Amino acid sequence: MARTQGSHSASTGPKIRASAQRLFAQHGYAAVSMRQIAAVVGVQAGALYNYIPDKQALLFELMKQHMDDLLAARRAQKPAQSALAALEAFTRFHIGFHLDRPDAVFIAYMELRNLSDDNFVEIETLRTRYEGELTQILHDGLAERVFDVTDLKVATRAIIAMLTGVTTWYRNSGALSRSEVEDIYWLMVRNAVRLT
Amino acid sequence: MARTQGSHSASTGPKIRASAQRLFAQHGYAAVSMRQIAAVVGVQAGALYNYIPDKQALLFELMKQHMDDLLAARRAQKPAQSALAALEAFTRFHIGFHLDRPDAVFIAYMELRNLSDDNFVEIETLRTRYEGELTQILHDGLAERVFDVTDLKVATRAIIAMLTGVTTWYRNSGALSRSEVEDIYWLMVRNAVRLT
DNA sequence: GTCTATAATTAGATAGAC
DNA sequence: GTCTATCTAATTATAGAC
Repeated sequence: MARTQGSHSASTGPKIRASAQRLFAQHGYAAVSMRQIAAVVGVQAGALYNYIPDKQALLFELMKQHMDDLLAARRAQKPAQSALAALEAFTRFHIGFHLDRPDAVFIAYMELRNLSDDNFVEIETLRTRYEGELTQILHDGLAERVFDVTDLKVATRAIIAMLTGVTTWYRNSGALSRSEVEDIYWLMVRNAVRLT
Repeated sequence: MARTQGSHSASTGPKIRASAQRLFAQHGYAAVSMRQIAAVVGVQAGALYNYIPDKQALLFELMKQHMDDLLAARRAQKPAQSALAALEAFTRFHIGFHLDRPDAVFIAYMELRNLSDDNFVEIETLRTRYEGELTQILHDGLAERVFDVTDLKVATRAIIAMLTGVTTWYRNSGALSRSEVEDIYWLMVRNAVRLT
């Protein structure tokens, strides 16, 4: 089972993505060099190009994977029995998923402008699809006459912005547990849209 | 009133800040070069250094000015007669102020990590001071028994994230007028925190 | 105050040895 | 698959002429 000296192909690929994700989130895509990534991985810069065609593809791959994970995790949830239950499930899911992946979330929101045109369209399509999940819930709640929402799209964006904002301040080491945070946000979301 | 050839000192300084603000918002601080800024201003790159010591100072100046403007505009508002009225005034003020300055807002939220440590502390202090304005309103509303808020700080951040999110999608050319947008957000904010 | 020219460094990406 | 070496281009910032 001798291994070629300096060859670590099984681990290098994932390491590149993990290191790039960390560095992009910390310093920003444009501010991170291929040499920096290589240094964290533990290889020379040239070796990166055995795994990725260029820097742009690396960014796209990270964002694509994140959006695919998000949509897959959302689909894995069991259907709710009412619009109110669905909204609660969505709220708790969104907070939990995003708090689990602070780096990926940061990149997904901050580096959209650094995607090539084609890549941007693809990511934006996935993002819109995810937004649609919440819009559908609000739509159902209107039909059930349990929600009071002036504009479905605006409400969707307002709620998602509010929930995603949790990633900018929440720390696991802080005073609040995750479920406490979920409870607080859920109360606000519920009241924000519920028919009174 | 002869003017030195190639000298435009009265206009170059403001032009540099305006051009940098536009470019930083579009492409990101790290992705924009001094030559790009100079090209938009209409001078050579070296001329920029008559006005700013370095690129970092340019970013800081833009963010500092934005935060100073924000706090000054907020202070210029007349006091409200109740916590509910104060919350409505804050909501409409925040939306209007941010929609007026999409580039400055984008930079203020996206480029925090590109500030030097000292500069970051200074901007963060101003941001926290602004947040405190909303926290105070929520605090007063609790005392008046018109608000129901589990955690003042979390509610503050949730509301600000929701409101600031308007800048990511609102366009003047869109279907909704500004006051319609303000109305929609105000309804959601009010319901989110009001005692029921 | 702006220009041209340049110093010093760094960038993304590739070629070829092993 | 990784390394060393390198190409080409771009970067921030400065020096000195005008």
